[in-house]
Amino acid sequence: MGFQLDSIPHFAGINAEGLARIEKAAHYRTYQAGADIFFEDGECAGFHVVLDGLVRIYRVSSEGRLHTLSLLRPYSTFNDVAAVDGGPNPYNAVAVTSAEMLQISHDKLLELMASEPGLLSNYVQSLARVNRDYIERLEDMTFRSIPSRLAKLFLHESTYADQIAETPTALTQEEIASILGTTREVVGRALRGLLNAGLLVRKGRHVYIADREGLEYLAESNTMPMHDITPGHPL
Amino acid sequence: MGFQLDSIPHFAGINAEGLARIEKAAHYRTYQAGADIFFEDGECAGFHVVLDGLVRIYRVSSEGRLHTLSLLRPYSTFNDVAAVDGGPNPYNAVAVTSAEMLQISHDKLLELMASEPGLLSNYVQSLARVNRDYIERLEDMTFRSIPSRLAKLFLHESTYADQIAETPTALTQEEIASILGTTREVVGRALRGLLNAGLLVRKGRHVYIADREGLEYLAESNTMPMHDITPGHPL
DNA sequence: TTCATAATCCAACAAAAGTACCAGACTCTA
DNA sequence: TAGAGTCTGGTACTTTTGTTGGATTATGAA
Repeated sequence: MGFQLDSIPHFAGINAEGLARIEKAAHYRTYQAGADIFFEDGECAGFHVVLDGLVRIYRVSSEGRLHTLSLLRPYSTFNDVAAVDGGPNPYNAVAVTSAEMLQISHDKLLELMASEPGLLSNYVQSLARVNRDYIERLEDMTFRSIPSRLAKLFLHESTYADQIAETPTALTQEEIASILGTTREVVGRALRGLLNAGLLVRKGRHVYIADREGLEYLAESNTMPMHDITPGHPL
Repeated sequence: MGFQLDSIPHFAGINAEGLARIEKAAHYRTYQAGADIFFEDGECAGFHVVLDGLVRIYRVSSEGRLHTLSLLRPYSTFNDVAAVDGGPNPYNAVAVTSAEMLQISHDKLLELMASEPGLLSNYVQSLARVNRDYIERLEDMTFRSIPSRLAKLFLHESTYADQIAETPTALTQEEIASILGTTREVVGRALRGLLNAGLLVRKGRHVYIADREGLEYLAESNTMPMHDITPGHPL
């Protein structure tokens, strides 16, 4: 195995013996690009660790719109919740690129937890962290306009797409839309707005941050920063 | 103490000795109606259990709009997340009515968890449950229109306001608005819409469900059910 | 009862987001 | 290098939500 199990927060501080048990309980799985890993409401798929590749966690609305909850790269974990309570998976997971995974079933996970108290308390901390993220996301959806969410995405990709692989500039508008929970056209509009306001600049095919403070203001307040038009500026 | 500690899921299955330790670690607190319990971003306020009264968990937008995450009555718990990771509180809490609380500090909670593995595993299950709820709420905010969210509120108060005290009909429009993450006027409009569509009926001051299936359809699909206008109906 | 406060109703307007559509530009493969 | 497919830019339109303001109706305390 080309990586250290205990580099994953869930398994931190666990002794060699425990790690060996974990490794024995885990299944190694590979997925082709585009392959489904599991479906929402499907039977509990257990605990997953991304070893290689990119994984999309998402849900789909009744109208067919796709909401990307996160894009995960190594060594993120997912489906912690179902893995621990044994209930149906709370979301869909798909391999965006070809990917390798470690998977531990609900039953084995409970066994491991019973014998490894360290694992249990790591798990609590991890769930708490995920929980905070969801509260944050929830407030973003309730309170923030789309330009504001977009600004936030540029400022810290991580909040929206934890452990994201590419920089935001490399994401397609479609991809951004599915992260922000809206449609491509709206993202395009918002993007133009930020460019016009001088918060972003386009260089060739890519977009860069031009005014970090302006973006922060927008992300905070939901309103475009007033451009103090440096009065009497030469040129 | 006029109630059983182990009627709280977190403390279920813990022996008398453990319960005694928990009771000793807990502080008993009372709040007047309207009194703040703790603030978001404030120093970790620890684990809370509602013993009596009604508690509002909420966040406030930069524009001052209020989002009620939940309304809790006995014997709900809150601030589980901060209590376990010791970080800042993720939301505000206020006593809606006069209320009694049990509170356990972060440090004491960790001590208890170390000595009571049962508590630790209960805690994991509880966090997982809360997590599922947040994912659900997140999708409601991303995908559902306000009439649809309103329909869902009428169908199962519990999803929106877990352990809510009153029936939805007893909530004011202002209160509903803060639960759905919108404004009072919009709720009023949506309410009228549901009345006109015959999904709800008004009897005196209160509103009742008239067409549960219609509400379910609306909650699912985001579109008003077509009223099959019973053709040639006498009268 | 009477007053003050809270809750509601309703209409008109403004702003934001969703939808539809089409034309270019780029990218990859055949 | 031709063509298919994807991505982007942009317009026009619809719907939904947010906002404002004024009038009406409870509710509860004095």
